[in-house]
Amino acid sequence: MQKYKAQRYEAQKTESKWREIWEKSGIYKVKDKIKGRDNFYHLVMFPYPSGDLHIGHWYNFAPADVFARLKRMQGYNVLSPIGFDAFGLPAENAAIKRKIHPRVWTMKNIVTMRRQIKNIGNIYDFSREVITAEPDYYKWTQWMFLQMYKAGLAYKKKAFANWCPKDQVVLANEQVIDGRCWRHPDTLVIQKEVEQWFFKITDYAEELISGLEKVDWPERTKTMQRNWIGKSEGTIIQFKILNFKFKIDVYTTRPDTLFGATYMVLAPEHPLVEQITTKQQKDEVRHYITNAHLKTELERTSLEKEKTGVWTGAYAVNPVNEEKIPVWISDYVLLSYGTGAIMAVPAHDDRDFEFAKKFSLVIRKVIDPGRQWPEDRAWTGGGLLVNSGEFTGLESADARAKITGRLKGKGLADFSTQYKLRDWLISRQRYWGTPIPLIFCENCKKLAENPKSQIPNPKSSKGELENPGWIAISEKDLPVKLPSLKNFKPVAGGKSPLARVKSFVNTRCPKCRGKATRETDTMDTFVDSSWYFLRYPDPKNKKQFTRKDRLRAWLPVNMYIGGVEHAVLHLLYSRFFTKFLRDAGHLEFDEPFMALRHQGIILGQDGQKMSKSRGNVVDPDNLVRKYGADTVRMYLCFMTEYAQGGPWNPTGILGIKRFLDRTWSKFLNFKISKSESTSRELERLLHKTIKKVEEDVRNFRFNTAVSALMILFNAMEEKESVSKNTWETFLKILAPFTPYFSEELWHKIGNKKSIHIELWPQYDPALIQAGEYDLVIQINGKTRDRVAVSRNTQRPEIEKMVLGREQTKKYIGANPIKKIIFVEGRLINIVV
RNA sequence: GCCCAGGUGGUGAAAUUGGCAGACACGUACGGUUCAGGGCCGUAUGCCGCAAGGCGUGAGGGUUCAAAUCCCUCCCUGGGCACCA
Repeated sequence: MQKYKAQRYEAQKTESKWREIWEKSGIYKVKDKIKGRDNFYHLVMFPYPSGDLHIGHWYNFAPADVFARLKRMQGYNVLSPIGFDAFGLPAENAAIKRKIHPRVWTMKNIVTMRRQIKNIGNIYDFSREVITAEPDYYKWTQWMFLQMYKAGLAYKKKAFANWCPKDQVVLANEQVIDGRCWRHPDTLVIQKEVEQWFFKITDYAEELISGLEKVDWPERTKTMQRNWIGKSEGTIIQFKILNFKFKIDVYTTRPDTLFGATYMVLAPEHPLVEQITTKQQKDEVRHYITNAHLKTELERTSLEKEKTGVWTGAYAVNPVNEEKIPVWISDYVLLSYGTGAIMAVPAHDDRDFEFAKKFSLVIRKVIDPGRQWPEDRAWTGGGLLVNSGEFTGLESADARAKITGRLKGKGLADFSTQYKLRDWLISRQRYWGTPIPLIFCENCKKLAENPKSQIPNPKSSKGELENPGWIAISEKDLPVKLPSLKNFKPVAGGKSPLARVKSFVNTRCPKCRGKATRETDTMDTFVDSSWYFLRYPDPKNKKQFTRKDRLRAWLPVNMYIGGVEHAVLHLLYSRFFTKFLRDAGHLEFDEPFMALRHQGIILGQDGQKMSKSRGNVVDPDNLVRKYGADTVRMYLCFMTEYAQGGPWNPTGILGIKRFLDRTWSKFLNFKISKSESTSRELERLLHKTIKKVEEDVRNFRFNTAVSALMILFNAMEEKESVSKNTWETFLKILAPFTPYFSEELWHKIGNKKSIHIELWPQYDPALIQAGEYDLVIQINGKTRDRVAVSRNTQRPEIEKMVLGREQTKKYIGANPIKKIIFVEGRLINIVV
């Protein structure tokens, strides 16, 4: 090997120099259209401005930028924007704790994080930055709300919320610690009904499932979304209630087990519970319901899973055999799913079985699994029907259709599709969020509810009055600005801090000019982030959320990259928004993100999730100061497979630092060979590496791409001299990983323009194919030898040559050859 | 409990998807250096064995000429969901 003087690359100086030059020259400014280039919208999930950038942000942003840069070099016009998801609870908490205004706290954090993000050296076009907490932005969030409202997709209803009885305020899940209020550890949190705004995402349940077919997303993410939406096909069956005129509907996916229904269970909140409960059972039932509401969701689940319930005293009649069965209530039945009532078949459902055993209810087998099954467990699979009257002997699947069909004929049942998905609760009783642009007018409500009224009021599809008394604020009066406040504590009675603002609460009705109040709730921050990707193409537009031609130029997003923790909520809400906006005529596509990739989660060195309270947060600034951004970027690519993540392991970073130092030293001491030809063997490796890096980055295999670059450099280092052309190609394929370093060497070798406007080098497939390969020789599947073989040697020739080899003969010995397996380009296996 | 990932050297990890297990790095050892060093360069490095050789991808079994990869049973780790009829 050629010896040369080792020299250290000085990252700090180089990086700040190029940062400045790039910013001045605006090489990362994106035009909406460039002739001869296709647009590519590359998006990373925008961060919440929590204070400092941590290593997890870097892990998201840096390898994603390698992908974006490679696309750019391949001739695409790449839009890679960044912004801040700036509303949310932590700002309010910080405000209360440190007495800074949430806006001041948030904007301070944004300034810090923007500077840190710039250090990474990504191709972000900062001129397109969006901040969801700015009136310029939330004006359009409010506009979106109004579109939903006008389309009948926003409505108000009561919903249970965590409630601190001491402060009389609604609590977020994270403010409930072990079932107690975070500020009053002696106070148990209860569930209380509060008026809330909802979006009817359930209207789109079916399309949210079918649309998944169209997108290139990880299969596990699609599965999670499907499970979340939870479509199931079953039957709704009516059960008569003894001594009452009405019937109660139950939903079941197993009508084939109807003969085994030995009791019925209602959710404690079921509206008919009150009516059917007998006098003797009244106290017990009331007690049970009160208790259920004292428990938070957390408590209910953290307690042991023993079933609880009480009998209402009433009986229902099984429509298929007129059998009288008792009606119970229990919190294992949920009001929000199906009909809020079930027929219980203890022999063939695990939960019903447990419940029946505890309360000594009848367990009757009606399905024969056709194999041995322990007595102490429910058989939940299919089989042949037994004890089922005329249906006995049928196969489960067949019986489902036949039993439903029979009851349907009598008007007692019907097929039904149900979803687990619930409507999206979007109102928050909080200050730091987008105000909901509505006014409530008591006078207009009375008019709307008066049947003689002349004013036509919107009705829902079920014929109910829609949001009577709620008036949408005119679009030209948007934004409804978030007033400045000093006190951010929620107002007792469950109201948002905005209820303290006089001008907000005392206003005029735009319709009747009478006294009215503004809605004081703000929106869930998931609303802000459900459409932000539509704003980047035209972030300063004052007339529209984005111009149509810019939407056409960029959307839908070609590649979306972010954490798997958003696999359901954010990604589902964004898809819902997109579909809604398409139906409202504002968009021409129906899926927002055509491709999606997740980065893994970087854990602390202790293997735990990074958090300030654990004290295991890795600060990237220290690393950047020590090694430079390029080293950190490349190390994050190299450390592990991108989607995998894992504990932070800093030990390997030296390997990357050495790689860059060695490249630097070799370069400064290099000889450019006069003749343009590098050795053929190096030339081949170079082309192989171009191909490998290209493919690996496309598949988000950044770690093996880096390794390929190292292998190439190790080979270059062996040479006395390397041609200028080879050096330049090497720098180009290195450039997406180490933008500063590559730029510096690119200029040192004599180029005047930036390496980052260069095109990706083309590899020569013929060159890669050519030459020899190592043929593996196996005897009985064990590798015994290998030999270099030319690519175009045919099988008979190879067999003859292999069998003639001493090494082969030795292992075969006197045994007769049974079989020879030959895999072209790979191995030969001789079976004896 | 259910669902989804995953388990490979001292460490992070590779393995063209059934075809050379451990690429590329880190660490370690020894040697070199125009050597303060946690610098740089070289050699070695899965385990057992002086060697020939044997054994090795969480454990056990199976399919195959050939298994980290496919199938069955079990164990462990991480993530998600919380009784969805």
